[in-house]
Amino acid sequence: MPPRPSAQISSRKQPQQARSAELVEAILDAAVQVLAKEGAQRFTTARVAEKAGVSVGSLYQYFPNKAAILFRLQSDEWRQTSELLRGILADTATPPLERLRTLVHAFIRSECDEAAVRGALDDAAPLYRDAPEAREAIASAAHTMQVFLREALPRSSDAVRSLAGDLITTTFSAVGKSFSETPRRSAEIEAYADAMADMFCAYLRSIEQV
Amino acid sequence: MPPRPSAQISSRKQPQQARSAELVEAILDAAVQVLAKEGAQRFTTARVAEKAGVSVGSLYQYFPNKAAILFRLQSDEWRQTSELLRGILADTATPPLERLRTLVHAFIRSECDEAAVRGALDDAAPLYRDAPEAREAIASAAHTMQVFLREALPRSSDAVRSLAGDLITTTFSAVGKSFSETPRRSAEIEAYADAMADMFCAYLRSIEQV
DNA sequence: GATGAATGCGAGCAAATATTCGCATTCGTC
DNA sequence: GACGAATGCGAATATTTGCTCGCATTCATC
Repeated sequence: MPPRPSAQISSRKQPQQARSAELVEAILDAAVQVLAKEGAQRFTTARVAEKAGVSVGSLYQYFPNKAAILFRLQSDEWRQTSELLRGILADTATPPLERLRTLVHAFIRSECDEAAVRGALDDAAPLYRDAPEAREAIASAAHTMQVFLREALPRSSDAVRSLAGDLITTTFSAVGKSFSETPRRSAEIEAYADAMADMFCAYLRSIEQV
Repeated sequence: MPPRPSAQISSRKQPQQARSAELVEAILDAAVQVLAKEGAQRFTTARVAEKAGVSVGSLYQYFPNKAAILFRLQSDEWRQTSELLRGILADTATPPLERLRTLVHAFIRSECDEAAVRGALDDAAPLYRDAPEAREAIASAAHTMQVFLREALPRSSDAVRSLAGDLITTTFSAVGKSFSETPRRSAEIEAYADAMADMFCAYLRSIEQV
């Protein structure tokens, strides 16, 4: 049972031989499967180890506790999303608002693929979200958004841009979360993403001159 | 430990004498306190009973399981929010978009008061959200929003209004959730609510003619 | 093939936890 | 004050859980 409310997250030991690196991979793969199939509630180190075909003891040689596995999964996903964000927003060849629309579509779609894992990971968030390492990814995303907004809203003040960026980022991830909770049809998803893009665009246009 | 993934939620027995009605009240009060102070993770029937100055056995006479307590709290909150929504949106004396702005402010503010309880309740959502009774409240909110949008977007098709309503409702509750996770200053809250209202208004204006 | 380090194992421990059940107490009613 | 029903109790039970530790196996190097 969780002896401490907040646990250390950092790795216990780095795999040095090939077999142990494979073992870590196997654990992470298994973790995703357990999360998707059993949900956050039934995500246990024993189940992960069994699914990975590995003993609990081995698992604990590379992850200091259960939260570390979850944090690692979330971390990988953040990195992935972060790259998506940067990749799309930095393409200065296309007009800003069009980029934003593309981003919304890409983000929502990626949130809907693997919805089961994302949803379960969100459910488990209380276990790992207090980790200090978590702030970094968020700050990075905020920065990317600010760079984009300096281009999209050249006449606005920093204060306005900061608020707008915060609002968009929050809406983004929050709505994404609620999307991974309920499964939707592909057509619904596209329509929804379009509506969301419309909303962001209308908002940015409306504060363009401020 | 949770023997079944999904549990029954409906009440086990109705209090008939005055003392038992008080007991139920004491339990609910204690539940709120435990949730706010200890968080979802440490929310246990034993702790609630102790805080309420009541034995576990008594607790289980009026609530069939732990989830039922949480569901009851969430239920009460939904009813409250639902009334807020209806109360503000139904006031046909003020212009629609102004009402929407008022609503955003009221909602965000209420989400920030008692942020601790709301946040913990969201964390515990996996325990009770699968209850069939939960759908009802959501459907009711969606309906209220549709009635409002028929007035705000008289020229739009039902399909457009339905999508817009869904988007606004989802954004609303999703952003509300993320607001109850991180504490914010009062000034921040107001600025944020204004920005959010701006966004909704800009969006509705942009699709006014469709 | 010998040696030490890295790796792997899994039974077992120490909590927590949700819920039950037999018994004690109090209520309303006569 | 007596009776049954409603209410209240909390020790005890049955699980589940995160995690450790002593020992076995495999590796890399000579």
